[in-house]
Amino acid sequence: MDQSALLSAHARVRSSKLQKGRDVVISGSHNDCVYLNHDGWLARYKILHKGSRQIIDFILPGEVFGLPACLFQRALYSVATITDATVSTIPLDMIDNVFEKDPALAKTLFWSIAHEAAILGEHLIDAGRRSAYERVAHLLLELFVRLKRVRLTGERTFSIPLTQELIADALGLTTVHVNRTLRALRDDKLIAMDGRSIVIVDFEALSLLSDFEKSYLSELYGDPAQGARAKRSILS
Amino acid sequence: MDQSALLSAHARVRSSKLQKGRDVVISGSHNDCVYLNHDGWLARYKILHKGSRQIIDFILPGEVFGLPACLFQRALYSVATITDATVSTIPLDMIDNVFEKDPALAKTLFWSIAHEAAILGEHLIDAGRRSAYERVAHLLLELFVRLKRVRLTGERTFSIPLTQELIADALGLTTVHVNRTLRALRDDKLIAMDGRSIVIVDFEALSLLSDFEKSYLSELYGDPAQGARAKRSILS
DNA sequence: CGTTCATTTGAATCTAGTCAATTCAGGTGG
DNA sequence: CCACCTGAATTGACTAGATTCAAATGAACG
Repeated sequence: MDQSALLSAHARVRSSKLQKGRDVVISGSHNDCVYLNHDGWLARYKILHKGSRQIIDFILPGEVFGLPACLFQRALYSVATITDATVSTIPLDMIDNVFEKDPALAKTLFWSIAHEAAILGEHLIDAGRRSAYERVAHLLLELFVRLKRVRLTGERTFSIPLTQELIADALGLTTVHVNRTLRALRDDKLIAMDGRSIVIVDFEALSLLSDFEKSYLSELYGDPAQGARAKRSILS
Repeated sequence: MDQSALLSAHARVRSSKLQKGRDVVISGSHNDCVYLNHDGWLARYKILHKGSRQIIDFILPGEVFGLPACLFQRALYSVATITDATVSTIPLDMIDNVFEKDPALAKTLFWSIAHEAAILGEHLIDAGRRSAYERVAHLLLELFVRLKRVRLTGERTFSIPLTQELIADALGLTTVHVNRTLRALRDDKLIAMDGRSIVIVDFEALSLLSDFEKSYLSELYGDPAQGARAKRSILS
């Protein structure tokens, strides 16, 4: 996401610190702000009538959220903090006028949704056509690559603040089965774990078995963030 | 979708008739056109290495497709016709410039993706947290409502050109199980079927059991198509 | 009328869920 | 410093929903 377009274009930005476990967007209520998550983790989710929860996606440090909620009269999903987080709030009234008045902002919002839709598509494949083993592998790789882009990983290691219950709700599994699956991945020497830090032991094998292709996480055409990344990698 | 913005803004529109079973967008290759589907059904899908297929969504008459594919260097998913279809092709070079040069078109494209992301989210919940019975119910209601908006249904009846295999691939099930599930829905007097035409016998019950809320299919804020629908309903 | 593709049904199997108990880690208060 | 509490992780035994395999029926088409 091109954060500069968001932040600079609008003076009325508020920043605030949030504790973990707080709802930021509430499903069913109206929402007219987008948010920039600086340093925490959040989850976008929905609860069904029988009580089960589906997590639509995780929102990592540096990512924008709350946009889809702005587009509907009532937000379809809730967004809650998983960890403490500092979040900037950007009022976005009259979204309908953004296209005429602020093309740069419009472009940023556009790529933000496009990016999100791509991730959703892959999550749908997770739940629809991958086994538990494949799903967990795929999720770990996705998180690893997304975190790597914002320099929050080691070479092969990273740490996630997710409970097995959160992973289960993101993948359409149960806690118990996620636990067993993680154990299987460890036994097979594809990953290693120590508490909540994870080592990708065999990236190649994990990619193959879970049909992971990171192109859906990047390769966006004309994405302003692309340029930023390109520049960065030239410099470093 | 606001088709007029798409069609009028660009002179170089080609219309063509396609037979069923043809790929229009091919996963992995570059794509720089958006398409307007006039009268057929299409499916956006991906094949995994083990051979299984996940259908991401169906593209109904009047809907736009191929946009997400434009945004990536290589299309993430393929799109194929399920029935014969007439399709308009709209070249979309320099998508990066659209925001400055053609705000109306940009707005249309934006709502198109937003709409699609909302549907994807609901499909994710289908596959992740609904039973087979709930999934099939939910899909039928979704298709019914989407078709109703373009006046392609009766009061409670509609017809779909989908094989049970296509339904299975969209919902993350097997053909056999879709068959049994449809039977169960009939036995429970929630739907009726005659060949490929379907009667929604008990809309209310189906909605409740599958957590169907049609708001994700409409209620878009500032969606140009909203205005069009409103106008239409005033006239009729 | 035979071919092909889709639907339907039965039987056996398996993946993932359910239920329940135990262990573990972090945080609290005495 | 230790007993206690709580939430998360683990593990086992059993169940159930969905898949797999296989075969029969039906419908559309040349």
